[in-house]
Formats: sequence, C-alpha cells, structure tokens
Amino acid sequence: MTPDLHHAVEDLLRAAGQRYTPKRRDLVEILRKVGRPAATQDLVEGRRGMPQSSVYRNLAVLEQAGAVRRVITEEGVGRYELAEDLTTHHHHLVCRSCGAVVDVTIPARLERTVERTLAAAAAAADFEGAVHRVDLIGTCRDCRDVTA
Amino acid sequence: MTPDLHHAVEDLLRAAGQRYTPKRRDLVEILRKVGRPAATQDLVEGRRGMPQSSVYRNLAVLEQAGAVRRVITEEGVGRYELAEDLTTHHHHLVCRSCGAVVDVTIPARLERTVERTLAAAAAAADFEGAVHRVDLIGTCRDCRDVTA
DNA sequence: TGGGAAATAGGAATCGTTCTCATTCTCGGA
DNA sequence: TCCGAGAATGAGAACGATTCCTATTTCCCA
Repeated sequence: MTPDLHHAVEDLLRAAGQRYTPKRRDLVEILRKVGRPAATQDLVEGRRGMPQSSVYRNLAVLEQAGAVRRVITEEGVGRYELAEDLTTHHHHLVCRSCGAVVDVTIPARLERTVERTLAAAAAAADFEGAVHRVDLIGTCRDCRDVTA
Repeated sequence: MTPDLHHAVEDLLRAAGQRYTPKRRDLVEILRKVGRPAATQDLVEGRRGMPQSSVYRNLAVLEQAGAVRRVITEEGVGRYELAEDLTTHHHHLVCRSCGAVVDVTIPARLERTVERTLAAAAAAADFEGAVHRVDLIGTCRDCRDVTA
C-alpha cells in the first residue's frame, strides 16, 4: 500500500547513501500502520519479531536520512514516527501516566503565528535551524478511569 | 536569598506531607542559581557533592510536591527546573547537539491564543488537565562553530 | 529524653540503548 | 554467471542513567 510513501523513503535513503532494505521497509510500514509515535519496544516485539539491534540500527539510519523522527515523551522510552515531510505537520497529546501519544493538528493560521514568533525567539538566542515542538501533557481517559 | 522561594517550596512539601530538609533546600537553591534546566548529573557532581541516590530521591519528592519539573530533552539525561508556579511560564530552546537549554518567553497574547487552542484540542481528545509544552529544537552557536 | 517514623548514603540491580563482531547478503564488475 | 568488497544483519556484551534495597542516621514530638 501507499507506494508513494515507500518511494519517498527510498529516495531519502538513497540520497543519504543507504539502501532501502526489507527490514527498513518493515519498520516504515509498521510506523505507517500505527499512525502515531510507536515505542521502540513495540517495534522489537512486533509480530515480525525483529532483533532489537536491527530495530535500533535501522531507526537510526532512517532518522539520519530524514524518514523518521524520534519523539521525546515523559516516559523513559523512545518513540518514533514518520517524518513530517512524509505526513503532515502536527503535534502530540501525551498522557503523563501511560505515555500514550495521540496526534493533533492546530489551525494553520495559529500555526503560522507560532512559527513566526518562535523563529524570532530562536534567532534572538542565536539558535539555528530551529523547529518547534508543541505538545500537550495531560491524562488520557483510560488512565483517569483507573485512578478513579 | 529569596526566602519567598524557600517558603513556597516548604509549603508545597508540607502540603504533600514531606519535610523541607537541608538536602532538598540545597537542590532548590542550586536550581534557582542555575536559572535553567539542570542535568541530574550536574546536581550530583555539584560542589556540594550530594550522593546520587539522594539527588534522585529528593528530586522525585520535590517533583511530586509540585516544586520542580522534569524537562525532557533530546539527550538521554534528565533535567530539572523549578516549577512554573515558583517562577514564570516559559518555554525552552534546546540544542539538538549538546542538549543545552535556554529559557524563553513568548508574548502573552500569543501565549493565550495557543493555550486556548490547545485546551480545545485536548478536550476533543478527552485528555484532562493538559498543560502545553512549546519548545524549540535547534543548534546553538557553540555547536555550530565546532561543526564549521 | 526516648521511641518511632522519615531521610540519608552507598551500592546493587534494572532497563533502555549502544556497541562489537562474526556471519550473511547485495550489488556492480569481470 | 561468478566474485569480491562493502553493507546489513543478529546475538549478545557493554554502557549509562535511573531506580531499588538496606543499614544507619537524623528529626520530630510525646
């Protein structure tokens, strides 16, 4: 499915002097199916059963090629998602209890305003190539129910 | 200095059924002096030379009491800063290379707009008690110079 | 002043991630 | 088609930040 995605990733990898191997294709496919940041552990334990060394190594390659992005959450575990170039610019809702992540988008108009303001702030602090990260930390329904 | 800060922290701890011990005071004082998110390691190695078990334990207590906040960065290490209730609402500029963090604030007007929009998004996804996190990831001058 | 709960210090244990290396695969050239 | 060099893989060791365990010390207050 979505051959465009895989073509795009292949191009990215090739540009980085890397091959688009079956393992890498598997990872990309899983991330596409999941549709939101997936924990590294989930990828290791996925039905495909990929060795963790391969998961970590290939995610690093894909990240360097700009195909995936590492998402930082409150939990101690790493999560990865497809790069925004391959999907759409978005933000995250992170559950502070279970670490679950949901993608959200905000109005383009506000997005632009934020973008412009933050770019100015970055320039003032002499930071280069800054991208913004807007996340929401809260408690998801499931975790709320458990506590209650 | 700033007895108000320590009083506030003491109140927070007491409300949480905890004591404001010298160690905890030291940590708060260091965080105040640093003025930006400090890596756990820095606190361990600080001139006071606090055992790491004490650093971690007390930071956890302080965090639970709402006196400090854990900041997530791209690096694998934890950073802590005084809670916003004790300082002011702000955001971070994070260097993707060295992990350095600089505090920044954005115009109150934009802040409110972002706050309102994100609150709506959180409600739509059924997330409760959401706070936003707006960070900028870039490369600081020092790291840029090294690469160049 | 004494008893008991909380805090501390040191180190062991844990866990996600990175590294190492021997083996396997892949691709381009002969 | 076959070969050889470089790339990728897989298994496990190594690493580092954090958490956990436990004996000892400190603090509160009766």
